Amino acid sequence: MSALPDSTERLEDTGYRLTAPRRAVLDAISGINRPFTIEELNERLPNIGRATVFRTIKLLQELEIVCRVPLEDGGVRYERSRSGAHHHHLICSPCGSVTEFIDPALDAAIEQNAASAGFAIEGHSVELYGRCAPCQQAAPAS
Amino acid sequence: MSALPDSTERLEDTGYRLTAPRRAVLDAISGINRPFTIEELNERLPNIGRATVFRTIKLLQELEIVCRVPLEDGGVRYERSRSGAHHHHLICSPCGSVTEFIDPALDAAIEQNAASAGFAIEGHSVELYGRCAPCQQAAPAS
DNA sequence: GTCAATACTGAGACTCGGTATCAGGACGGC
DNA sequence: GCCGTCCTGATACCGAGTCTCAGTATTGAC
Repeated sequence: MSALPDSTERLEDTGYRLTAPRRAVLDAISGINRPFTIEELNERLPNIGRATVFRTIKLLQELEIVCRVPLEDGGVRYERSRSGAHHHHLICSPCGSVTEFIDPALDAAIEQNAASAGFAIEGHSVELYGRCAPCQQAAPAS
Repeated sequence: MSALPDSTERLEDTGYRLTAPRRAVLDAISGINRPFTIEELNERLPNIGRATVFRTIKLLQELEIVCRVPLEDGGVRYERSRSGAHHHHLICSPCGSVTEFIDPALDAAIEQNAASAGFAIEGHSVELYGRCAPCQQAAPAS
């Protein structure tokens, strides 16, 4: 898979230029099938400046092409957003895999909590940490 | 309010020494009624080493006396934990205030999502961002 | 086609939050 | 009082991310 066709469109449609470095970052992202750090991306793209990689990822986050995944230990990974829209994460501590999920009931419960506190909600983040099914099979009891 | 009596007990009960620097950090925390950064704490405690402040806050996090509050922009604040137990946060972007809340229904919804994905959940974090009631009154429409 | 305005880039310095190291000091048990 | 352990402060270090700035690419106008 190369450079996510609709991502490149989304870039141009929003008035940003589709430059060679940006295309290279998109290509690299589409070639990684797990959450990555900026440093990993940098290693894969030795000809592109670190600042440019950071800038591009920030841009892709705004366009919801990439999403930021906060880890339990305070670290951060990034991931190509599959659903695009608002979603939550299941983060596996042993293997680092990230699964997106959407749950309107969960969102409703969140809205309701905010409302009953008189809080005008503008955004929220929900991250679940634990072990994915394959990791549980690999090491059943902890 | 000085040095949170039950906090000092909790420290000693778990085998940690209640030293002068630790007491000073606890005192400082009890004197701040809003989320704080380590740097703020450092300014209030010029006689205590930066590393010691970090170490003490880390310790207090483990004892659930203090909790880490991740902000929307990726920054971090710390806050004296009121409920002690597991809870979530309502974080006001304009004023920075943090309100804790507990909602078993929300936790249940989270558990259920994890279960249906075959995910063994070990922890989760839920942060709501928006504007608290006083901030809404101060600037009604955004 | 070329020109000017603007967007983008890369290098590198810098900031900020946090950790590691290490020598010295304070406790606590005996 | 002595010894082992825990704790401390100074300082160096680290990783993630931002800022700056001069140079380059792209685009739109003519």
